[in-house]
Amino acid sequence: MTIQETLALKVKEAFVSIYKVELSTVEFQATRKEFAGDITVVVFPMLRIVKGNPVQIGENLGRYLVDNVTEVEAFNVVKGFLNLVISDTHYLDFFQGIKNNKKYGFVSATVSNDAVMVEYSSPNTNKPLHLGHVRNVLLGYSVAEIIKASGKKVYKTQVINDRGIHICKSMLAWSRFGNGETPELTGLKGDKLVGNYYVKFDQEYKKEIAVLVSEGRTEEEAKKKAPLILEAQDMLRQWEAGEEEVIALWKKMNQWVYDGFEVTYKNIGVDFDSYYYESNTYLLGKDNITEGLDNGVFFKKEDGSVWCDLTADGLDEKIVLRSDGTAVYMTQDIGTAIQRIKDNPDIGGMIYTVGNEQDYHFKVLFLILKKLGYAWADNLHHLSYGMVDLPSGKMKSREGTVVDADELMTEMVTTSREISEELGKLDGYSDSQKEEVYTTIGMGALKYFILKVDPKKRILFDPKESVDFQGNTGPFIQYTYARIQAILRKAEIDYSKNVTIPLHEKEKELLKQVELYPEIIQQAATNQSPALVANYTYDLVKGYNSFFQNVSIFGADTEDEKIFRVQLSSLVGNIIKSAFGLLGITVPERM
RNA sequence: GGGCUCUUAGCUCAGCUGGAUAGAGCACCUCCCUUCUAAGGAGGCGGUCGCAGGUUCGAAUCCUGCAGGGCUCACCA
Repeated sequence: MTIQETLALKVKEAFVSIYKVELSTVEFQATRKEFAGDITVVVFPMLRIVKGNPVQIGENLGRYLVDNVTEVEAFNVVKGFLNLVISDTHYLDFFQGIKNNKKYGFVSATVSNDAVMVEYSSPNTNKPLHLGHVRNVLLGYSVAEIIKASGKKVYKTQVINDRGIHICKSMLAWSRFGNGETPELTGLKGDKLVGNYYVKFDQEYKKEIAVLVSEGRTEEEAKKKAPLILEAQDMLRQWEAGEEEVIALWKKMNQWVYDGFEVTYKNIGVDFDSYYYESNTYLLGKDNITEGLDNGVFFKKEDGSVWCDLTADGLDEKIVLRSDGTAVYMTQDIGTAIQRIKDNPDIGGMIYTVGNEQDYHFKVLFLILKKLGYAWADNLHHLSYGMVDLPSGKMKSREGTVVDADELMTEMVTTSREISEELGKLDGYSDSQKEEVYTTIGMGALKYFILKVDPKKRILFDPKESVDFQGNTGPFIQYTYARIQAILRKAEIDYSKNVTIPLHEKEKELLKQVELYPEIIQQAATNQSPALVANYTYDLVKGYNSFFQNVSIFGADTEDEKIFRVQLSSLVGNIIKSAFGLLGITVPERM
């Protein structure tokens, strides 16, 4: 039981004892620095239950708590705030209970049917991953890790958009304008090679349009009649018909892309438990539509198209099956969701990491699944995030104004290398060891920069200036960790020894922050917010640095003080490592 | 036009279910490296929390309206 839970119980007890009424909740907050005390009970909400002077009520409660709770040493009341001074003994006991627990704050998963599936990335196989994917992948991976830490089983998955007209465009361009280039022959990453041909298609397509327009066609007409687009459409038909040559080309080029993606994922540091390919799932969902028709969830229009009427829920009518009986995007997503539960029956909920331009789509999807009567439909979440904008404006892949994921990562590592070499703290490390540290720092800067921001806000990303190494940044936190490791290397102490010392103000502050960690994980899991973990870690590090500068470790007055301070440093180090692990950020031993 | 969403210091962002004088970093100005890593610490400057109402003991936070930005309203995915 945490100190807050104990206090809440005792405050309620006090209310029964003094005022003979039940109190449903007690509101706490950290005591502001300018007042004496550690934890503050807010008295104002209690005025709804008991009439009276808040100061008087605070005084009564304070006296009761001092008399009945050993941890409460003293109190003072300012306006409606009851400030409680918590004893050193409580913090020392708490510290000794967790100091060597590397999984502090984590809840181990129990066998249950509330596993969560987290989907992220969802790339197309016609172009390389870019900055937008980076935000997506970091968010999804991090949320998956956080939920895992909160005590649930997690399945990480991605849906790969491996079919459709856009895939045919790069396939067509490759066979038409290429000379049989392969990743092996060119040394290009497969996804880059295929992406180049996607761009090539667009260039040639535009030329054809220009020609048609000069011949007097309208722009719109030209777009539909250009030979290349007709050919691409024809290729899609052949693909759907299972035409051997087309399928072989499709398989070959997609494999190039997958190999390229895997390299990028590995460099980012994310992984997946399963893969869903749209070529396998695009026909799913039709049966579910039929069922829904029988149940009256859907209705059929005269032309044979099937719709879901959501006007009663404040939304529109939504098509779920075309008049020719073929599936639309929504149909697929309905089918895929149901399929996933069949594949893993212990799933009790799903999280879709998809950009906020699809807010409406997921609102509708979840509502339809609910209407279809699935119990798990109540636990579907759209982890919606804002676009990543560049100073030059929006990223458009066809116009080449994207920040490529691989290039971005290389650039980050280069920057960290330049800064690190200037500081020259890695003397004695081999070149490969140094490179590893530069990568850790560069990637840490990038990941932290993106994850510390509330997902739903858009990010303006300036590759030149955005990523910093000072202040609220990944490297700043990594730096603190590295410094702690230096202390641990030099300290020769007994980590198991429990010492009792009078706590320094900074030590107490730090322990108060440490106490919050388990709650932060739970909150971050329910809110699906890596930003919460990131900003908590930053606060903890600020607290530690303040301690570090103001409290001497190796020059401590007594051996017990030194032991305690080294142990405390070690614990903070463990929490930094663990919290950064939740963000997918690794931490260096030296930097 | 309808729906959703964002707006907090010059810049980038915190601010949990309403609570004390709205917090950090960057930038700018002062200090602190013969002690554990100065990618650090201590302090200063800087705010009508987009605007206007409302709810109440109390609003950056909740409600309504307005302004500005973004997204979305396809038999595309």
